[in-house]
Amino acid sequence: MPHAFATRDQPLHGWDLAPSEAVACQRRLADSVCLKDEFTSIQTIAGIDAGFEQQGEITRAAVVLMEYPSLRILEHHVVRCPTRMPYIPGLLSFRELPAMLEALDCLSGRPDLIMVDGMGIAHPRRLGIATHLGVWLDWPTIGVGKSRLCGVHDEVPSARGEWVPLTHHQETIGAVLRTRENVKPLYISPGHRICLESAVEWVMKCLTRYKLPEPTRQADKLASRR
DNA sequence: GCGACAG
DNA sequence: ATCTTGTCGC
Repeated sequence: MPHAFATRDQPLHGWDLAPSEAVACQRRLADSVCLKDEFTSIQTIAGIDAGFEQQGEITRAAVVLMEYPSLRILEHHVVRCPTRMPYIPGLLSFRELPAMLEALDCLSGRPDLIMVDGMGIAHPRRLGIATHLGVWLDWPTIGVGKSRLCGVHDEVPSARGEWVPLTHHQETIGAVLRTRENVKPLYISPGHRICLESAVEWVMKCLTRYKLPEPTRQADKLASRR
């Protein structure tokens, strides 16, 4: 059976970890993050997001595969899995990635780039959900967050496309990007195998008339539909 | 000690 | 994330 990604199995890279173990896992994985562009031509981009059912008992993950630059939807999949962990700020990936990986395995082709709902390196230990996914698959990812987890930033100019750096411990960890006028900005950060400037550039390239770039907007729509 | 805290 | 309707503004 053709899976877009091979599943990996490495020590201390599991999912069912106690909070302190998960934190240790993040510190360890953060060393292998690549913040340089490591991809060639982008012809397909995937958007991925998660939602919940039955008072949180079930995690629903949705993935949308889009053709670039047409932004036409080529495929979309939704999977449901038992929720294995509560939401703990800083440990989101351990709650949502297992279901997202199953959704990604439904894809017949491998996307050239993946946009994830949430943070990339804009995380206390530089391992937000987009980065965790990127390192796990060793594939280019971008974090597209709707609110701030950590870091500080100045006010963002109101024109579409303007952005200011998001910094944490004197380090630039992301961009606060105005994707629509008069609308709350997005928190963009590199996930893996991409630099900040390119991450912002690709988000801008996937923008139409909405606040969210199409890949995550479509995935959002599928993951939170009732 | 107190507050903040992706989805 | 989820519980939830209408309503103000571009």
